Amino acid sequence: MTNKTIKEVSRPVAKVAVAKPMTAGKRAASGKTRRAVGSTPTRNLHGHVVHELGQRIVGGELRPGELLPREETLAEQMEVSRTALREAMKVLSAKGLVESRPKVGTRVRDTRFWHQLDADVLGWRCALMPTEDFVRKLVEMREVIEPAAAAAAAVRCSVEQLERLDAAYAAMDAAKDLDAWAEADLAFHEAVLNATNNELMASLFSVIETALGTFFVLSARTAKDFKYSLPHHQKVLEAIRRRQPDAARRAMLRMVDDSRANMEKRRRNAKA
Amino acid sequence: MTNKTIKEVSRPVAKVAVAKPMTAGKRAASGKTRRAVGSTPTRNLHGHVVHELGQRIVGGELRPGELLPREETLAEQMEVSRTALREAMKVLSAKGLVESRPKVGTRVRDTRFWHQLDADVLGWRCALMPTEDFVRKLVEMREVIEPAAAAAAAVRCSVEQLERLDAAYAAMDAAKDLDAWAEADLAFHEAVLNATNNELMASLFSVIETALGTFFVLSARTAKDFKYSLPHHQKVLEAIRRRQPDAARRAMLRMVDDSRANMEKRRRNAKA
DNA sequence: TGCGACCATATTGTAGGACAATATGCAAGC
DNA sequence: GCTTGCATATTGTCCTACAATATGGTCGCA
Repeated sequence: MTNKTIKEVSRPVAKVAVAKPMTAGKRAASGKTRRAVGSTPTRNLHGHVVHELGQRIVGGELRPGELLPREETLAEQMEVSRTALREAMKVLSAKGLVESRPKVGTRVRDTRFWHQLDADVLGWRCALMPTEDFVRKLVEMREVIEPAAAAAAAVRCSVEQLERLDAAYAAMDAAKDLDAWAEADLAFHEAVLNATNNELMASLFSVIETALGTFFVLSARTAKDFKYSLPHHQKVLEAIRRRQPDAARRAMLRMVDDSRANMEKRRRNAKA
Repeated sequence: MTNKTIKEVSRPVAKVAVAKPMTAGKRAASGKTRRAVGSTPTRNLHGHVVHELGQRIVGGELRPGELLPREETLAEQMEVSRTALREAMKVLSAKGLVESRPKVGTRVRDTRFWHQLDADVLGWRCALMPTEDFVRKLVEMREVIEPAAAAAAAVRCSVEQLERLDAAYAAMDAAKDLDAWAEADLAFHEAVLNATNNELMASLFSVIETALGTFFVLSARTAKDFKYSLPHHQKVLEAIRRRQPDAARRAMLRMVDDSRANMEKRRRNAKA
């Protein structure tokens, strides 16, 4: 049978290369090394399929309401077995992106059903260049979440959690390049969320992470003064240490607003 | 030791025949009619497995770090094929609850990796009686999210969105029993989140829904004055209509705080 | 002619068996 | 004692077959 030969040859190829037969030559493995918190490591085959289809859906190539090809042909196009495809579909379904029903097929769900806070979904939205509108929404989330988290942390954080905050701050202070600073910055904001002792709050880190990551990307060119927000962080840290929730809230709000203003200025410059 | 419990609880119905594995037709109608936003309808077989295992993990029966039986035996215990079990595993994995690796097996992940904002995970946490601590966290989330959402809605909501708010309020006003009121109440709070025009904010409805649902359960016995918070809702609605973000924020905060106080009082009464 | 019931059919859902890939832990060799 | 390599257990992937299900058209009936 031709099936056999096809299978034997195509298997190793599909893993490494991007030689998709008919699908638009989408770059699957974009150079992104940074991984979001709960994101799929894309090590497995079906992980790749999840990534590929998820990105196409969130990216708008596959529109809500659209009916996907049936599993058999879609599996052929992706060069995986129907089994692997179905496992990927279950994941996408769990993220609210698609809905499968017997006889009718699998269709892309309306955006209001998408799990927008899912780390993968957030990541896919930033796959290319995030839209101005999306950045605005991310910042709005930060303005809501982080000041409240800082206040809660000031009230309830433990000694260990304060130590982690200290460590993150020290790492930011000691950072020699943008990469090191970005890592420490993320750790700091994660530590604040964790210090609330509310795991629901902490789960919003996926949003913060995406927002900060976007900010780093947008501000990559002016990397010389990347430490400009260190004083803001210090104020937050000190307020938490002194158990002053209101001061912590205000300091954090100033930090977020400052970062937003900075980004907007930068965007205007880029346009001009 | 866990093996035994896994087997006995699972799918009591499907024990009938060995030759006809497909006896899982009914058993879908568990008293719950209301379904959470993105929750799995549990119509499929693997949906059942997801529900079953997810509940056991979140419920603490299967502890973080614990190694699950290998797929083949687990599939036997659940009386499904390995295929179906694996599809369920992929979903649980997407929710951050488990992690599978070749040769080592599938183990329950630490709680910090769980997607706590996932509608299913939230639901499973409330499967029995939610702990006092969990209720506290839910209320804290409401205090952070809803006032901010109300303020944003006052700034940006469209005419259609305001109409939906009006409709929800009217339905609350007209509600004759607790069920009707609960439904309208949910619709109101969802409308507020949608009126922010920020889908990230709107995705937090799963949390609000869980919090309100818990509140309804806890306050079921004093159902006579279930409309006591109508004036609060009216104030929020009017503030949004008049485009007064600060007033909307304050009104919403009062509503949440009032509902918390109410619940705490009730809890004290129940204890005494 | 209008309408409801029924059946053909296309698609997903489930099962089961086979083999490949992978990481662990032990054993052998230096 | 340390490293290296192999045996092995478990997940990962593929394949095939069939059952369940919902759609849409067709047939029967009033």
